[in-house]
Amino acid sequence: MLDHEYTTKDIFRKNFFKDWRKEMTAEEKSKITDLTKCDFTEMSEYFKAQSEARKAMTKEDKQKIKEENERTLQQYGFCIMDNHRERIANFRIEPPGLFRGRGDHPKMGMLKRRIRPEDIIVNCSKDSKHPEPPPGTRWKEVRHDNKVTWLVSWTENIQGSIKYIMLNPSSRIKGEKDWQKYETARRLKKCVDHIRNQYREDWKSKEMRIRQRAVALYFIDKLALRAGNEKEEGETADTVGCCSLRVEHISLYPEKDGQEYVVEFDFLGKDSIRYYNKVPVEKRVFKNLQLFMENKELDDDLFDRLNTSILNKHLQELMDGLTAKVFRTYNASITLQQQLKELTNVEENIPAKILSYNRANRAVAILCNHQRAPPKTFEKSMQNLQSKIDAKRDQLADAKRELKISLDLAVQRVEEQLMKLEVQATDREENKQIALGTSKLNYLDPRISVAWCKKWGIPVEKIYNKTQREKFAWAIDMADQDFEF
DNA sequence: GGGAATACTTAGAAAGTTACCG
DNA sequence: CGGTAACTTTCTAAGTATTCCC
Repeated sequence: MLDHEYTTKDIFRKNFFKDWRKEMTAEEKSKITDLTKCDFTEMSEYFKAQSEARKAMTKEDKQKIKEENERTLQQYGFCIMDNHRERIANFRIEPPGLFRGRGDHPKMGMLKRRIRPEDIIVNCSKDSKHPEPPPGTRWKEVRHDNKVTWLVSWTENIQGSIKYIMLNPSSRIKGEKDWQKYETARRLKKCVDHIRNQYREDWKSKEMRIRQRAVALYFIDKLALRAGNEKEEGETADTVGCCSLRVEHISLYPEKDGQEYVVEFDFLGKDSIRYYNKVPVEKRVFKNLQLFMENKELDDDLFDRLNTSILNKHLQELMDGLTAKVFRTYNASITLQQQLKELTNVEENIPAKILSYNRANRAVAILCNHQRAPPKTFEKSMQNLQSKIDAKRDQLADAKRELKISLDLAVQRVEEQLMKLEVQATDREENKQIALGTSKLNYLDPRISVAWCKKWGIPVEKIYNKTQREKFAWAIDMADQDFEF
């Protein structure tokens, strides 16, 4: 990890050294007392050399390794569930290493210990054959619980939480659950107006807890914020969601940039991704927020009478199966559908339509705040693309000059190529810091995309790659071009 | 009602593979 | 055909939500 930024961080070094010392012999312990005096370059060089050697392998050797991997996959990567052979998602045990938390994680650098057969619980049906533990060892337990979906579990030593081996998204059990998730979101569509009216009423409630609940729900609905469970202090990075927002995370402006009642959000959410947004809100919301913030310190909870369990109990009463996260699914999917309707232009060719699709997808990613670090090579690759475009322009000009006699197919072809490149450039620029994958995989009802493809004669392969088609097989089967979310 | 345990979904980074261009 | 950029897969952390127990 020597080349990684992690190793420059104090907490990382401190945690690592502390755990390392626990593993040392008495002799080592007395000798190795200062991390700054430790030189790991020899080890580092060794691993770099290994990686170089791997790259330099002959085609044949690479092929052999590929075949070996395939055999491993066939042997360990599948199980039989309800008489179907299903792909397992993560069938390899997590190797030992140094814990890499996201953001300012207090435990980064701690030693993640090796998992042994004695740590492993196997879950399977009574009459089934399951993998035997390595010779001379035994599993912690073999149980037969058919109320859960996991095949294997163990307890991890950093947070003390349980890790699971489960099935691949292409499996029946995951697919059905996914479908169900979108059906719940579609039921929300039918009653969302009523729920919105309800929380608007509740902004006026005499009870503080109800006002807080109603304002929080408004944020979850309007801004697609996450619920915001409480977290144990000092165990994880300091991040928040809606219910766990603190006074320090918002600023109120009665007037800003020509707009009234502006709320400025600035906090770290899941994975320590920053959420920054300035939104005009309704006057009642604004006044309520002022009230919630009265006589509070910066690090006090904004919604001190509310948590996710109270909120979800309330939601459950409004609609069967309704929880805070359903709003994210609902708003993401409905946004995609609306955007596709708005942006798709009948006249345009397939690449242009796909650009429209990506833009609709992007609108959702922005709503859900799905960000990525700009690719390290972004500027350079943008420049390269630009020079390609310039070259193509020249080529087109030449072609037109030379062939002005007739409307030539060659000219048309070059024009198309140029247009394709320009579309590509726009798409890439707009996508610099936006991650589309998460919303595509987890928030957008795939039937919307499938219907859109069928309607405009666009091959589904242009939208979903092989893995995604496997995950969304149920939707590809199910949706016709008239599907409405 | 509250905290801990449990099971599941969602998330971005990194590694690995493929496609494309000169 | 080799280098690189784009795309895909893997990895596992970090959330949400429910259940269990007192």
